[in-house]
Amino acid sequence: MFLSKTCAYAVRSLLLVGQHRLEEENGKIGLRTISERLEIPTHFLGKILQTLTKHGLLSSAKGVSGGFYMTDEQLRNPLMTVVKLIDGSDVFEKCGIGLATCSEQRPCPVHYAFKPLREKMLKTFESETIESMVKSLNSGDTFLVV
Amino acid sequence: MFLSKTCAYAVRSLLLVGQHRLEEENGKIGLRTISERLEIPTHFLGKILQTLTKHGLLSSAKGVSGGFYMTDEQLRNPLMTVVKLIDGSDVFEKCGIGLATCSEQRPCPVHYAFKPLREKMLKTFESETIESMVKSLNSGDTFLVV
DNA sequence: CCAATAAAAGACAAGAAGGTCTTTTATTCA
DNA sequence: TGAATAAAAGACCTTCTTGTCTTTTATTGG
Repeated sequence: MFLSKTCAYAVRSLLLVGQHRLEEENGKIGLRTISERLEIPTHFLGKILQTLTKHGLLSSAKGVSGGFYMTDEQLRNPLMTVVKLIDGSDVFEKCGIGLATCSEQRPCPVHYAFKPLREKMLKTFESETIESMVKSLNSGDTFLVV
Repeated sequence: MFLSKTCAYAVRSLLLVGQHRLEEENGKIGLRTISERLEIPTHFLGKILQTLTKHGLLSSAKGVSGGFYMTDEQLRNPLMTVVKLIDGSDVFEKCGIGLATCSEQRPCPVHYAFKPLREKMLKTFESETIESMVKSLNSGDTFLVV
């Protein structure tokens, strides 16, 4: 995968919460439910969702009838935002074979081959949003759970 | 990076050995020299080169005037062979968000967005060979060391 | 207003990746 | 032929990612 396990968990969770929102207005969904539906270790997922919430990609409410939910604005976040938050920007910026000196002026042997790949990746990650993916889920074109 | 640190070390080493071969016919290069020129921890690199040698991507000779070298055939290996050996094929095959059930018939929400990315990656990794990259090094178009 | 609920937070443990050090094996050439 | 050389091999350590468990804090509805 391009993404770490943690990041994949984050994306899947945002998709599930996003999907839940479009189903029932203002409906919140709890940590346990998410972890069970997505088969992700509960407590580990807790931390990930904490991170997402702390950085504004997800909303949460404590206490009775609390849980996680997303605003319209949050639904419009591109995949990029999640990846940069969880995995960082190394995959988009760092030299493909780890050379500190690699640059446009002094490219490494994989530089030019990797460049279009990176650009395509960047474009994809910026154009795909939680919302666009949730729509493909709701239209039955794609699937998140069994 | 798409590649693990270990894999990047492997690629850089193959490039250096390949370059060395084109410079002086049948010239071998020692582990210590490689690790110093590429600034890679010596003993760690030793294991990586062992793996490459054991799987036929690199040749070695023990004893006095021994070292690592590459045959013409080895020079023609594509990047793909190295990546598959060291990192495995997950990046080319596994679902982008880690769904075991994801397939062409039952795609996940990132499936179609990632597909062209993967295909481009595959093509790139298969067409770039050690030899083609060594040539770009020798022509001064790209750089491996400071 | 308090008991139940659910997220936040923190400590800790397992596993994988990356890195170090020492010993063994094979080779050469003086 | 044996001393020097260099890769192979193995034991071990460190760091990072992933995963588990417990305690704390905030909220709400009866």
